[in-house]
Amino acid sequence: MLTIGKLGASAGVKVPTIRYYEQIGLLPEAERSSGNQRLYSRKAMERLAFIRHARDLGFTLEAIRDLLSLSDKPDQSCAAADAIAQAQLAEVESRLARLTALKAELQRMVLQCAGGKICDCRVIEVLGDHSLCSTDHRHVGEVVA
Amino acid sequence: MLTIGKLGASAGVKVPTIRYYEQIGLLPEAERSSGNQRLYSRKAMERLAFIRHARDLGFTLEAIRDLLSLSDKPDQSCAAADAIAQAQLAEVESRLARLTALKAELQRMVLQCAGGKICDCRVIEVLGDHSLCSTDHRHVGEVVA
DNA sequence: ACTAATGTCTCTAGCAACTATAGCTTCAAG
DNA sequence: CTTGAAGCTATAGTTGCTAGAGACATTAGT
Repeated sequence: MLTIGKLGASAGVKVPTIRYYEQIGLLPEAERSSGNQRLYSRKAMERLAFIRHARDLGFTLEAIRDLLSLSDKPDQSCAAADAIAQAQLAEVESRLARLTALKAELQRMVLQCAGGKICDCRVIEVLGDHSLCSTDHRHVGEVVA
Repeated sequence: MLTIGKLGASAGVKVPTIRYYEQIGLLPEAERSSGNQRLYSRKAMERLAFIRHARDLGFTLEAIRDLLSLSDKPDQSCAAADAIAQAQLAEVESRLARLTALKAELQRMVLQCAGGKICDCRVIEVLGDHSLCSTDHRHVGEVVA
């Protein structure tokens, strides 16, 4: 059995994050030692590693909650899990497209800055006037940030 | 002079967001009508459009705050504005690289799903075992999301 | 056995950048 | 003149944590 600190170290998750996951019901309530400290089994570690890995891949905690409950029912079809992964892939692809457009616009902006005074600065000017842009990147930043 | 609703419509910003920007000091306190409603000049509209555009490009409100204060001082060097834009470009490029790695991993995962039962599902399996991954995408999702 | 240094506990509050709700007042159109 | 839309304030919620305070537990060194 591992203490919360060891568990966190071995899964690469910070201690408060583990407690947070327990609080929101993503991890089951841990056993406690005689001194009221949390103790974790290997199974708990695997579950945490799963969460960690899915977070690394950009899945939301809600999606992970669904994936976990699916992984607890090995006999069901994996269509649902596949759908979640496909949705995540689509999300990532959409962000990629948006970010690529942003990158082009930012590059244009930065390249045009001749290093003079603010009043001549293309960075400021472009920000103030969307029509100076080459691509249509409206409503993009919020999705990307 | 525009009401807050007209201003929002013309700049593509929701009304509560405008009030929020005022609250955090990104927009100056608006004039008020006799009935205590906010009224905006064209100048305010330009400022809001600037903010909107910078948000679209992914700048944080803090960066925008800096850019706005720079744009109010037309005689200074634009080095600072350029630096902010360059930093944003670097951030976008870094996110692009991470997202590209994520996309590859997700594609691999989804492609391997043969559509059977959960217990055979590669999606679930890969999530549970990082060593099945081809790329090193650790600590990536959090930055991208 | 004692002490000091960690580690852990609970609880609360904070971060970005909004969004939503409630309950009220004001304005514009018919 | 009335009604419905738009505006007002204030508060709380969202996501996924992170930071802090103050108290108890455990472990390492002497």
